[in-house]
Amino acid sequence: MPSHTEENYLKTIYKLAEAEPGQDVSTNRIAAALTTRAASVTDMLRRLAEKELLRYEKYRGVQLTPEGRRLALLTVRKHRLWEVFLVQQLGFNWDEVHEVAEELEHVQSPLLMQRLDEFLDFPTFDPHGDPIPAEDGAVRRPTHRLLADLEVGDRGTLAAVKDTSAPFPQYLDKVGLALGVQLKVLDKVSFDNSLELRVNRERTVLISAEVGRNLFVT
Amino acid sequence: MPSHTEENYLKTIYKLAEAEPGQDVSTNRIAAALTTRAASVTDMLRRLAEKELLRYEKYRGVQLTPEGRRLALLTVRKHRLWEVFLVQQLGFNWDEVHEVAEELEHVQSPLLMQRLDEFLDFPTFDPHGDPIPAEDGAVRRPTHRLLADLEVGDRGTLAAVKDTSAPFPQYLDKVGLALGVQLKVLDKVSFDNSLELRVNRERTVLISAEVGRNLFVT
DNA sequence: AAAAAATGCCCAGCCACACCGAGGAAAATT
DNA sequence: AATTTTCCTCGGTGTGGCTGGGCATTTTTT
Ligand SMILES: [Mn+2]
Ligand SMILES: [Mn+2]
Ligand SMILES: [Mn+2]
Ligand SMILES: [Mn+2]
Repeated sequence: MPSHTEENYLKTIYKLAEAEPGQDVSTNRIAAALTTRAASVTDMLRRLAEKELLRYEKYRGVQLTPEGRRLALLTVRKHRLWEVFLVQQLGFNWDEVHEVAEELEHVQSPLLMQRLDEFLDFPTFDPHGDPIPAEDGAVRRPTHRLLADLEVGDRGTLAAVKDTSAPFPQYLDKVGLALGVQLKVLDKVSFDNSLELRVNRERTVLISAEVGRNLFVT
Repeated sequence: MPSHTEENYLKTIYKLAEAEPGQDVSTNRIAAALTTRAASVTDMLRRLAEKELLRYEKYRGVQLTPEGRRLALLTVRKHRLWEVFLVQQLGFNWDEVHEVAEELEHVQSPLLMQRLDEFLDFPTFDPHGDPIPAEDGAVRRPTHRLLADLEVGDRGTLAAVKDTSAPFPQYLDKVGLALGVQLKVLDKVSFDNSLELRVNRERTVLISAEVGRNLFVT
């Protein structure tokens, strides 16, 4: 059984590797992501390599083994299934669930997750629009595009959010954006790439390029 | 935040104190309940006393402080609420839930437990018939009587089980007993106090005095 | 009251986990 | 080749939890 901390490391490494498939996952990036020091990371990497959960060539970054990848995906799966439960069943807001899921994801019980999955009717995306890995580790690559990449006249449905730290979802609420709304790009201001959007054919919203780079549409 | 182990100790001490209100909770009883050694218990008792979660007079046993009691009851509450969830919502058998609840009880989120409580419609007893402490720590004393204490001719409804370790509930299933069945004592064999019961006015079951001492009826 | 038995404390130590600063080695950049 | 950046190594800290063996205390027996 991996410890909570080990699972958190594996998950973080998986996500960093995923985010930029080319680059190798470096000690400092992991340290930054987990707000700890490089020395602590090196330490943990040695232990995880010892347990064969990753390959660690010094100065060369790190790569999950199949088993390490399996554990990382399992943790992500649990995290996201719990998030769905919290939002759909317990009425949490989508910006309140992360912390709690961060704890629930460490509960060890395959049967529990199987039953929860069934109870939720086998969801494939979490409340933030992120895909829920299947039990066998398969991840449905969402067909999302960055909102910032759309051209004037393009339409789409808001499907996922990149930055899920609390302030951002709150900002979205405030400007009247939520997952599932229909969007059409009315204008793209050339000098700063900010976007003028029609929302649900009703309202108009202006967002910065920065925001556009944190939203996905289908 | 108390650690998992600390919470388990507090819970165990609370239950031992509850079980026999007169006697003091001794080091060895705690050690036995947690399958660890007396020396380890002494160690933990010192630490819990340090944190003011219990009073510890050496050679004199141990007593929870109000704060320690609060934490113990909170843990019991969480444990039992999760058990209700597992059985009622996820379709677990009542003899499968204990292990998982033993982990879930350590998740720290008052909001979560509040929402879960509401979601379950404020249950007051868990699937084993044990009372769920209220948020303020109030415990409804169940009006149960020991099945073994009934007289010939008495009737009741099976309401709770004392020994919830796996084999016992499985035995109950096998002989056709479950929480909620109607019972009538047909006969009480005087030489070994075994009981002949009518179940739901249909079947007849013979149980030992030992079993009778592990079942509660209302 | 004394002796014997049971109980429980104390000590010293062990191990796992997680973290860190400082300094020097390696790699990337110029 | 020199400089800057990255990151590994080393030694060390603190916490949490567990243990065996010896001794102290309490309880029971006589
Ligand atoms: Mn976590
Ligand atoms: Mn999420
Ligand atoms: Mn527990
Ligand atoms: Mn129970």
